[in-house]
Amino acid sequence: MRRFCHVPLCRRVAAASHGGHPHQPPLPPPEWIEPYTDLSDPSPYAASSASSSPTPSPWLARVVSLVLRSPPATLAADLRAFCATFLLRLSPAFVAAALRSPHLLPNPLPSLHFYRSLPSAVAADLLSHPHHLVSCYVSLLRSFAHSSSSSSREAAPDADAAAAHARQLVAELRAHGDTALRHLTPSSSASLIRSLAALGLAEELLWAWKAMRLAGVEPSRLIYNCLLDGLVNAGLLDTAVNVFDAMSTEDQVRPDVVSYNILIKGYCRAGRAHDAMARLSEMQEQAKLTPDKVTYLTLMQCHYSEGTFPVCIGLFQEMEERGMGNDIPQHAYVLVIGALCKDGKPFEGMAVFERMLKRGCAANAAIYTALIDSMGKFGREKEAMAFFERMKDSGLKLDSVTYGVIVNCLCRFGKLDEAVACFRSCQEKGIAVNAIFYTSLIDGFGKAGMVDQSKELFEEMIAKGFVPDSYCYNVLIDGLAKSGRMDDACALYKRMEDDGCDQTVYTYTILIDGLFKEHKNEEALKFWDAMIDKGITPTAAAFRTLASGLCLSGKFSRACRILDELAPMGVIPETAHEDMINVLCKAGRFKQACKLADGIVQKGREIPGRVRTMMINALRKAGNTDLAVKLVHSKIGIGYERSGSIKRRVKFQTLFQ
DNA sequence: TTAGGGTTAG
Repeated sequence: MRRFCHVPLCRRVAAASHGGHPHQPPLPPPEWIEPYTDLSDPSPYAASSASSSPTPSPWLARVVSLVLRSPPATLAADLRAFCATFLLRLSPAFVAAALRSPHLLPNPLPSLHFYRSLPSAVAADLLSHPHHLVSCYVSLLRSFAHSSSSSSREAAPDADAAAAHARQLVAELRAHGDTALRHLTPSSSASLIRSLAALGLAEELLWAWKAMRLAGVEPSRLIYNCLLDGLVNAGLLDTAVNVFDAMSTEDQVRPDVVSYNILIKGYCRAGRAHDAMARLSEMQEQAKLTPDKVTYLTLMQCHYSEGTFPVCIGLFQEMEERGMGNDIPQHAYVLVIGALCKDGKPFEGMAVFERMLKRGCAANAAIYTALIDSMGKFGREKEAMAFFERMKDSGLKLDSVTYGVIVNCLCRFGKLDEAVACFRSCQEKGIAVNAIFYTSLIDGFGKAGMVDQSKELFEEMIAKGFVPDSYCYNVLIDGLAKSGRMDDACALYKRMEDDGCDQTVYTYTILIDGLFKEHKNEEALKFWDAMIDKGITPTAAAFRTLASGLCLSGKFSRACRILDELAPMGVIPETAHEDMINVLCKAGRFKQACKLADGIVQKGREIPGRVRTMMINALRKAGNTDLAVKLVHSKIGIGYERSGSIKRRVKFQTLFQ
């Protein structure tokens, strides 16, 4: 028969302090200690309600504190000594309760050491009490999951180490077999699945799901959602969709807003923004659920990262229209203002900013920085600097990103002395400058034609240990090219290669532009070919540069040939045809532009109506209103003429007849 | 239980 330890803590502590006395009578055998004081507490003043949680034994706190205090190397010995001193034996329920304690939860490694350091007798007792054994493992896994999800603590293992420990624990738990796992309860299965989901252990997660079903636990919607989240976080989107579909067939666990939010997150992470948006409609129209701030924030973040700013902005407007105004999280403002700024609408961004303040939501450095940057790009020097002053007044901390934007703005406004002064003062103030600061300055001096200063800054940057990236090389190459120093520019192109920095479509565009301006057409074409050979996809701007250079030097058909070569490679810059027509019109070569337009239509590369609109716009842009008007009032491009019995489309070249 | 910043080039 087990004997439980009911001796009050104070008396046992007093007894222990006299241990070792030569005349002390022989000690009684150790007594089991249980985690909670007996329900038949003799004190009439103890919490009496049957539903209240049991009073923890004072030993619980002492053991937990010992676990947290002892170094791993001595924990086993310290535990033995502790039990010997107080004549205690830890019961399986006690061990399980200690591991469940809120003090051990944030400390997975001490918890694990505790479990590993249990005296062999205690470990053996646990084996014969599978309910407590399972509870120990569930608590340990919860602790590792907690440490990997909460912000990094010094004592906590990193995410990989936590996952490795967790994998080992699951392996041990599995080794105990199905008999032990039958003791999984609804709450312990929920905890297990949540932990494994948070740790991103997909295989273990699916095993736990099966173990739970084996134990006869009916999954709740919460458990389903945890499983969904774990699958999505592990990148198993297809499996998650299957689970989601399975939920949809059961009334009890029909997907709720959280289920939809998790699935939407999955699509967003897989780069399937379109499917994510389809689920947004589905949840409203079929499931009759109302999207919440998490739904909107997930989708806004997705579209912001993908650069589909108008959709991001539209989602925000939907939030406002739904009257969620007072519950819009700050991060939604960061995203919508950022999107408006990047979409070239800084003043609309400003309006949202004021609305945000009115609603009582505070601004942060990201919002100010995005607005300042956008005002600068829009050439609104006064507004940008006034907003910077406002940011300073707001008391927000100015960090290197904000200063990076300020230096960039000053460079853009041609205030190079002020830009350098700001940059140097950052260095003095201990604000970490980086390659971006240098890139802005190099660009600023290059654009001002002071390319020697650019080169000096470039060398200073390297001397300070910053590695120039392609952005940085490109602005310097651009500066050199704009100053007509093509030899230096080409030398830097070589240096990029030697330094292991990849040339980009920008690098080639800058060089091609510079070489055409120097009338070195063949060299420019060589760079174009080198770019194609490297597998770099030309952008619309790159092709425009090439076409412009060729057309202006009278090599109109060469440009057309290159455009035709791009087609079989599957690369046709979207606006290539438009760009070519524009370039030719701008150069006054309207007849050639019309010939090209006919060729494009004949080859079925464009819709005739669209080409016609392009021509009209290009003529207007080039200042040739007469021809534009003539084209508007003609059937050219879209109409047909009879030539005998055959109907023929009216050609663009008839404009000149 | 679900979401979470801003800066550099033709």
